[in-house]
Amino acid sequence: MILIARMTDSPYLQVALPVPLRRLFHYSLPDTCLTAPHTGTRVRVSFAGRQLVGLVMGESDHPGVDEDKVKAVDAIIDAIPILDRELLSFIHWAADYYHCPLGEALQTALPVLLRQGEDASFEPEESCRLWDLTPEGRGLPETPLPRAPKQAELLVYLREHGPTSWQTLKEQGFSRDPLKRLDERGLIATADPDSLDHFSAEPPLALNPQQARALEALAPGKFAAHLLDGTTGSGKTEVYLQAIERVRKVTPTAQALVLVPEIGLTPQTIARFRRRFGPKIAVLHSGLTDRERLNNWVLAATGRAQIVIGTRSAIFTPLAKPGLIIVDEEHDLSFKQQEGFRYSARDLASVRAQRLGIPVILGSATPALESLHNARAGRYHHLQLTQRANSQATPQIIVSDSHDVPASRGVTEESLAAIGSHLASGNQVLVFLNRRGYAPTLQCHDCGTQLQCPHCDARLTLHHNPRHLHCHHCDFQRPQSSHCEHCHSHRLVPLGLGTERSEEFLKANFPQTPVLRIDRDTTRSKHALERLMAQIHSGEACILVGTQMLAKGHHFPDVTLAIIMDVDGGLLSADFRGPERMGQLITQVAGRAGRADKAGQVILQTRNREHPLLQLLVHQGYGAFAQALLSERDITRMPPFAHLALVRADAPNAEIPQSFLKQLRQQVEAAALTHKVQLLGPMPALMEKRGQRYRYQLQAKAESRGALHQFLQALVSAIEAGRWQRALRWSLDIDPQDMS
DNA sequence: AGCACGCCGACT
DNA sequence: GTCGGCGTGCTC
Repeated sequence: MILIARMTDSPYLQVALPVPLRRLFHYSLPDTCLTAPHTGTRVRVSFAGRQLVGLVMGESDHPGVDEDKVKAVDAIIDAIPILDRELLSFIHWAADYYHCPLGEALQTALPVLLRQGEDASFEPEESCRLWDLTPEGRGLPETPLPRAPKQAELLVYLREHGPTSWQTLKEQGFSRDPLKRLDERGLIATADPDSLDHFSAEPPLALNPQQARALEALAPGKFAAHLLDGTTGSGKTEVYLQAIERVRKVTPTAQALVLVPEIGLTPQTIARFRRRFGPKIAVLHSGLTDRERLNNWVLAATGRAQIVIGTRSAIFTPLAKPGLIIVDEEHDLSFKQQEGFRYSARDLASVRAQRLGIPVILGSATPALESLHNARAGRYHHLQLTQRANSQATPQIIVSDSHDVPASRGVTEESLAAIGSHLASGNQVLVFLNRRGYAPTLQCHDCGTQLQCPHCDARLTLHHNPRHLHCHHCDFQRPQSSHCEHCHSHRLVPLGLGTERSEEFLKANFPQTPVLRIDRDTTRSKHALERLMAQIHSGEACILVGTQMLAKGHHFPDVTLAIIMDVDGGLLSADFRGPERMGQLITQVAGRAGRADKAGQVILQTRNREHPLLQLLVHQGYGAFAQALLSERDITRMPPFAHLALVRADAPNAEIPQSFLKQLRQQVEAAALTHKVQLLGPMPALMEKRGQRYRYQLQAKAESRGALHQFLQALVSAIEAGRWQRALRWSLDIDPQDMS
């Protein structure tokens, strides 16, 4: 055997580790190792007395620290890098943009099992043969096999989750029996994903001229950002599907990455993609087990998945042959991670597409102001779909004055009458109220004291079923007391209105009609939401009372009346994005009311019926409303006309974050001046005390993104150089979406 | 972040 | 005499 010299003459590896430290660490190669592992390879190393899994980021000649401090790598995990150069440098870019330590960013980007050092098995192991639907199984209706519920459940699971191992199915509570039956009936089979090639694809729908024009604008193989601005029901999904087909026609191996909001990844969505594209789809959402997630990740990385559908973190999926990125409901808040690595998957989608030289489509019926601004500035192609596909009439919007409506009932006379008449015609009614529980608080009739959460600056919400008091901010719970803590009076009255109370009132008024409440409390148990949805889809007349959950994702074909109970909360919110969010909500809810044969109605309950923004939205629609908000943002120099960053700090007492931010501001004042950055604060967060901690923030605003970025670099160095108390927690939020 | 090292109070 | 509280300092 011939000994070859080490291929590299750089003796040190630079390794990124999952620690909140903004630097790489140097390790030497073990003597047994001839060639240095490539960038993107995982290694096992000892670090501060423990074993960590790190990622090789490069080589270097000098360790930058005392050579005797440098340890050798304990083991090289991967034979082949698990992240290719494109993805690695993209994550690097993102970590840099969001000022997040690289090690942490990499950690959020990788599936859990890979973080833990598990084998990145690029071949599905024999032990986990994958079960999947056969073409016959796929051809079954949405609710299959009514006589065999267990088998039906299994079929639906496979439809949603894709090829799954028996191991996982067992974990999900399925037993051997229904699996065997389905196998015998030829509805499912074990298979290697590659062999499931031919199936009968559902044919594409005919496009209307607007859809066709939108599709024409898409040029495969080069970067361009498209804002697909289409009313609910205008057929955005069909454009997505045909856009994918168009890209794959040019490059048959091309993959599409489809990002959807957290609740958008419904069985219906996945089923639709599967019907059109067959089994070669990888799905990545929070409902998967770690093993399923890794399997789907591998399918994407190896190119065996033609389409990858996932929520926020799927933007970091490796793609063998990327061809197109789609972000559905791009305005949705869930694309922004709210802790740790605070990235926006929507914004990163454009960045990744640009780096890859492929098109990106951002779709929404209510685009974010940022996106509309980009479209107006010519950075995005603005593709508009205004025709509803099935020539369904646009719903009628009615503003109803609620200023003298007692909280115990919540709905106005006008709303009540409308509910009655829509139910009488056998239709369904949706009542939207973004507050769960019975009432937002319990108040003493005699002294006016309201029950406060002991840990937060918030009132305790009264719940009736089960009866208790609950803080929705820190999860504190206690039994309902019978008397006032302050004056011991026994006259405690619920104040305000939540979904439970609304449900009670509506049940009392419409005793013949089922009232279904849909909020986090009624959908907590495993299949509760599915059961409720099944009842709704039976089409029987009923009233749906619920929170946010009702407004997103699900489609309710039999709802002809939607009532939004409290429009004012959003319209007059302290967060500058409040009106934008409310406009989006109203438009989205309105889009779900009405059917082909009957125009829907939407009632907006407000105490400010003359509010100019509300009038604008009602009479001229979301486009004009958004335009007005944009002019307002322009005048006040707020996003998207300026760029924001928020330094948040919290600690068990108010002085620590306050003095930290005050000192920090002093330290960076000069840098702010040179970079033309405006500082605001320190100021208390909208809810100053939350979960036993006092929260403060410092806002930085700049007209130029680049200048803000440079300033923040100086700010982060100042924080890192300082010696702050351990009790202090701080974080930096770039392009914050939620100012609280 | 997590884990060592270090220096003061109540237990066998 | 020791076990263990958590303050502070460092991690290739």
